[in-house]
Amino acid sequence: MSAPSLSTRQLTAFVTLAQERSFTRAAAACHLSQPAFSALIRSLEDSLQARLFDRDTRSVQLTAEGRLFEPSARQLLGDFAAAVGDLHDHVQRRKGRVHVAALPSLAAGWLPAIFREFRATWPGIELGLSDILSDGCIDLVRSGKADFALASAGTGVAGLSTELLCADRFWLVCRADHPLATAKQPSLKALARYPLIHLSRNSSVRQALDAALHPIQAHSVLEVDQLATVMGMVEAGLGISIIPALTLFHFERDTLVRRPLAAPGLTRRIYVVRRSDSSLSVAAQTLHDLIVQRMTAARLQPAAARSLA
Amino acid sequence: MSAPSLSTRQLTAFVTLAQERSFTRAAAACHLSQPAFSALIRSLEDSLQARLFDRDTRSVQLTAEGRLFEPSARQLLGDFAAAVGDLHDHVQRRKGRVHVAALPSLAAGWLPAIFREFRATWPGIELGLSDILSDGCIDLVRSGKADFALASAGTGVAGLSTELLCADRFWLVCRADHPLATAKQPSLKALARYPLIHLSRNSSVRQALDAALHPIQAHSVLEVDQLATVMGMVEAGLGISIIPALTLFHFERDTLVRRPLAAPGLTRRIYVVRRSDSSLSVAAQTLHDLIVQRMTAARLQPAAARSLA
DNA sequence: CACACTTACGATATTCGTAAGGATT
DNA sequence: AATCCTTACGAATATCGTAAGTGTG
Repeated sequence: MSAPSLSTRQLTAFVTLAQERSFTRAAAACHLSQPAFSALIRSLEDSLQARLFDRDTRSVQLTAEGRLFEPSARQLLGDFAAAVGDLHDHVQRRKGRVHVAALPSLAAGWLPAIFREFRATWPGIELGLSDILSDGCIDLVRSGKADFALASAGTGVAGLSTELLCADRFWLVCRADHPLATAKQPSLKALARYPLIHLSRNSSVRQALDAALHPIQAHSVLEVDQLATVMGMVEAGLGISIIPALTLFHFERDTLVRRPLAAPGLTRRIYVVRRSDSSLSVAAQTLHDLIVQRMTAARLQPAAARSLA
Repeated sequence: MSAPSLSTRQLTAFVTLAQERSFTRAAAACHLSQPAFSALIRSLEDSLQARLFDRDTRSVQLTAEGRLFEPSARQLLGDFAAAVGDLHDHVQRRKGRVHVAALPSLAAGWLPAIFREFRATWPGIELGLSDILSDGCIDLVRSGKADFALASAGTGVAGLSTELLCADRFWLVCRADHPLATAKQPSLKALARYPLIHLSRNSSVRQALDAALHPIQAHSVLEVDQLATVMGMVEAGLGISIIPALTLFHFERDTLVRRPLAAPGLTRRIYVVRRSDSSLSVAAQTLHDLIVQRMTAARLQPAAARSLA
């Protein structure tokens, strides 16, 4: 009743012998001595409890049972090769799928170049990106829909592990004709006097900013949801804004200036968040490593240089 | 590129571990010590060149690659079991098909009881019977459409082997009111004076009879194709006939008498004919053996007793 | 007697189970 | 400390290749 132990070697030997109709030739084709090959066929027949070949000294022929089994054996070997081949394709990153969840501020400005590079290197890997707020990112990772997330929160959630990706410094953005435009590194105190355009409170950028500014009372004039809107408002002269370096690309216009703030602790921390109970797939690990590597490389250069590149 | 050697033991170990998520429990389920089981999983991972499990001391989880491979592994094991099970069904005669070619004179009278017995013992085996003349029987065997034949010819045909099944003695049949009806064992000479109903010359019965009678010139009155017609003609009083013992059932009527001929060499020989290059399937061999066995048993009794049974 | 498969046999590899090791809770 | 997987290692098993055996045309 219990399934006998069979190996692909036995099946390969079987179909080779069925095709060659000669132990000597089939043994050579399998890189075995003829007696060893003979024993291999015998072991298969013993396992199956069925005589598969009529071997006369003069001819080797499949028995009726052997003829019955041959198509199955070929099919099984083919399925085997397909399954193993598919696995190899994934391990060698010719196939696969990676889904990343990332804050919108990262998804628009910083990730595209990474994705382009990844896609050029591994064209067979499908990419997915959920550009949503931090809580949504965490949920996607926890539920397994995303391989990992680039988000601000995530520390202390059971089953997830976090790794600091970068501390994203805050920058001032204002109109080129604004009084602050002349300061190379404006101080926080200097900013406090001017109307500030905020992102809404459920944004991770805003949360990080509030936490960083904490003792200081900002002069808030407007809250919006999208960084692109912040840019429009600033350009229209409604106020200034404070935004992380990685979102500066929204503000790269001649009418605006961007200045790193003098307070070095004024950062939002971005983490790589992933499930702690399961390793990343080969493809996901590759993308993860690329993200970390490119981020590390970027930090070695002045942030301004990158944002203006 | 070359396919790695995998065994069903490895696949079974894999799916067991994937299900149990514990080396200790999975090893027990596979009747192996835990270290041996661990080595088995390792050997599979080495063969596939892919890590299939994340094993922490506290938890065992499939990797992304393992999750990819699991359905394939289950499918492969299922296909394996199905193929082996099907083979076993055939070897153990729960499934199969046997096709016999047999002379019409055997197919109608002697074979039905054999087939009934075979079918009662092996209800899963499909039976096929071609009740045709000897040449057609030989062709079916040579082409592989029939497993073996019960026929008169077949000796000396390349690629076929023949085995004598029986020497079928010729009997006289005549009306009960015929002069010959009183003789217990009429001689050939006595018969020669009466009109004889013949089968047509392409019948093996006729050929055997002609060969056996050779020096004697029979007094032929009529040739027909079917033994049933011979019976009708004899019963109608057109003549007598000489037919093999195994066809006597056609003539079992009160109006007729049947007498064994005094010439013991007057027989038609019936052979089992089969391909010499290939053994019989298990099912065909079983039917073959049954046929030989029942024929041998029948020969130990008086032929008359059988024909009248 | 030549050819092809099987058997015999010593050598090498693999696989096993027991026991010790290491890491985590 | 307890649990679970891995490593270590000697023993049992399996498999290999060479060489001799066997049977058939």
